[in-house]
Amino acid sequence: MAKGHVRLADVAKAAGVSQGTASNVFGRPEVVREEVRERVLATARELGYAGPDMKGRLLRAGRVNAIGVASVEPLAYFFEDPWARALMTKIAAVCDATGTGIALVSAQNQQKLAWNINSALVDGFILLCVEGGERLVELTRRRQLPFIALALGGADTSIPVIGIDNLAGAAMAARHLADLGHRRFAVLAIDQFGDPVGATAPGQAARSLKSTSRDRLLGYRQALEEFGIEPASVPVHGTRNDRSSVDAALDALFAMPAPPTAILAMSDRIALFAMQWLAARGFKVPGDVSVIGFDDVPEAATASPGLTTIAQPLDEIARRAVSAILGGALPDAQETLDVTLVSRGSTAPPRS
Amino acid sequence: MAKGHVRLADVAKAAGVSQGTASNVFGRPEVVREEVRERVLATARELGYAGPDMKGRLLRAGRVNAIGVASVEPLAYFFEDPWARALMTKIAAVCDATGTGIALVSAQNQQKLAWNINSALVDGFILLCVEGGERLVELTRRRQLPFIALALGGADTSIPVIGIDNLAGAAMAARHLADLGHRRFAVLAIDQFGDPVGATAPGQAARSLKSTSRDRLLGYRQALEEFGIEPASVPVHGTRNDRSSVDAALDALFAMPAPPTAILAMSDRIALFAMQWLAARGFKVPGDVSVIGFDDVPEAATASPGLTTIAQPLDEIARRAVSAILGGALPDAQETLDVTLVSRGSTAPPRS
DNA sequence: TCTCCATATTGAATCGATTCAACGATTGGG
DNA sequence: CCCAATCGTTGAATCGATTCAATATGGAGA
Repeated sequence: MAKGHVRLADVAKAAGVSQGTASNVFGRPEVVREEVRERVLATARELGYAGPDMKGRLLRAGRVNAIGVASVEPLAYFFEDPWARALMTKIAAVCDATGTGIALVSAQNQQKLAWNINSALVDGFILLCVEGGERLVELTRRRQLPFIALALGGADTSIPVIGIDNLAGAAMAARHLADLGHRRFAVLAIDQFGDPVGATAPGQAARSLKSTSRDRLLGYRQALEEFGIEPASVPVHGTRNDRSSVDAALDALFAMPAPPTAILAMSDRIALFAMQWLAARGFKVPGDVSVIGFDDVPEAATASPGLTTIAQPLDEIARRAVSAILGGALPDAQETLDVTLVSRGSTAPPRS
Repeated sequence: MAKGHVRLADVAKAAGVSQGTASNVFGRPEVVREEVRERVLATARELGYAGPDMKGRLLRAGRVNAIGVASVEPLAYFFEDPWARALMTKIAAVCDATGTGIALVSAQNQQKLAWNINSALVDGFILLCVEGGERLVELTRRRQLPFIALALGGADTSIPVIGIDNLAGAAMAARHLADLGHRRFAVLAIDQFGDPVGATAPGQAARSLKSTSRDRLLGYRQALEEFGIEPASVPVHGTRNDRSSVDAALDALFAMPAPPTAILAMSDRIALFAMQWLAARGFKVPGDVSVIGFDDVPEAATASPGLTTIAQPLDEIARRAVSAILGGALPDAQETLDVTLVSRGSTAPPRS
């Protein structure tokens, strides 16, 4: 007690019972006689015992009851990026329901990342935005805890992944617009990892580092070809998923002689920036230009007009990811979930 | 090793060194001879040892290197509410810099809350939105870890709190509008905890449960009185900080014979909803109606027009809160930080 | 050759709890 | 009145690492 810190053993001794009994008083009250229980609790209160310390308990139990969500982006990413937020909201809901804690893991530099991954007190990891983050996967694997990657499209099939069918989703988006009658398209791509921002040569884009981007682009092209539209005739502009690069892309696009009537954006974030750019320039959406996004983040529904987009089954993704970690039942291979088209106000037939 | 789990002790035995040395190989490599170090590392690799397990390490070390952020709201709150997000972003940045982890703590019901608070593996807690959450404070205090409450205005001075000067901030907001020439005001209040939503009698509002709301209201009134405006003449509408209740309040306000020319919103969220309502009804902001918010969330800057608001020093709040927990140097009493007026496009002199 | 010192390694204690086989006390039945 | 079953309690082992006083080793200086 001189330690300033009261341990279970102190309480046990003071109450004149064994440590085992004291432990039972807190962990399995029903097994100890009421009289003794009362006495121990009274002693505990008297001594100012704060209850069993998790550090000891967990060492014994082996499980922490928390999952780590890791990303190569800075920690703030979890609270700023719409997709990450939407996903975290769902994950949070699942965790809430199962009484599981969430620990956020990230780092500014590679060295700290390693340390943070290794020192996180969790039962497993969910990895976000893992493209180009081979190192994150590698570090996590070394930790030898269950983990599952989200939105990874890498070739390494030894990594458990829950992904979505980017190709089919993108095709769905393009087909939707082509069905409406559009023939002049432009693609606003996501390219975060060093690919040149700006107009991209057809061949180059297909070699994009990020398989998410690549698949979506392939999907767009595949669907457009069904309508006889040459891939080479569809300009693809890389963006950094931020306002300035989207603005730059649109500046270039609408300086062309025959600007597009339909914009295929690889993320809702890009699509929303694009809609703002268009509104500021006096273009009507969907009257002059139709815009379709990807992800279906909450903002897509509240924007005006509402953004037509491809919805990811975030609920399902979150549920599967969390239960995979908690249940230890990692999917054998890569799981791919289906996406759906959500039609809102941002798409319509082109001005005839 | 039959356990399927390799421990440090196993590695030590296999490498033919003492456990102490093996521990040093990982924790303080410089202290062990290179030759031995190599051998131990090789053995570790061979056995598939994943590195020192945090559970053991932390038991010994006593500190977890993570802080818990707790709230009575559901977990999703951290990712949805603009103020919470803005704050979390700052906290995340501070934690990033110091290599500290973040654990989110919340719960659907009181019972789970207790369990989650008690079982969170953290060195201390930051409590969010603690008004009305006496139970959260009580639970946290029982845990006997350092904690600090944010945005609490309760009377209990034994609770360490970092707060802001709501009264001065509100006064600043009202004075700003009055200086511009406005004389017809309305207040959109935050009242989440059971206070009647809708028009509020003057006396009743002052008795609001939430001291944040109360102080802001007091501040508004105090400043307006300096300009000879009767508190009783300023309608106060409670809202639930969501769109529908804000819409309802505005419906009522603008059905009055002489609607306000200036709106004092107790949060940016409310203010932004109000601006959307006004835009939808054809009112020009700031031409017809001026709007001022409170908090200065990121959205305030990107809205159009930009929202004039009272900025909380979130950086400072986050920095102090985190270092208070980590350094164990809790402020003696309640700390109150100053706020500043950020003038953007949503306020202007009234139409003459 | 012997002493002294610096450096590397060992072994045991420790952190704070849980668990479980074994033991002691009651109670009911025969 | 004895035996068995029941229930509560004990004591020691365990979880996986870190730490530190004590010891072993090797080299330099006298």
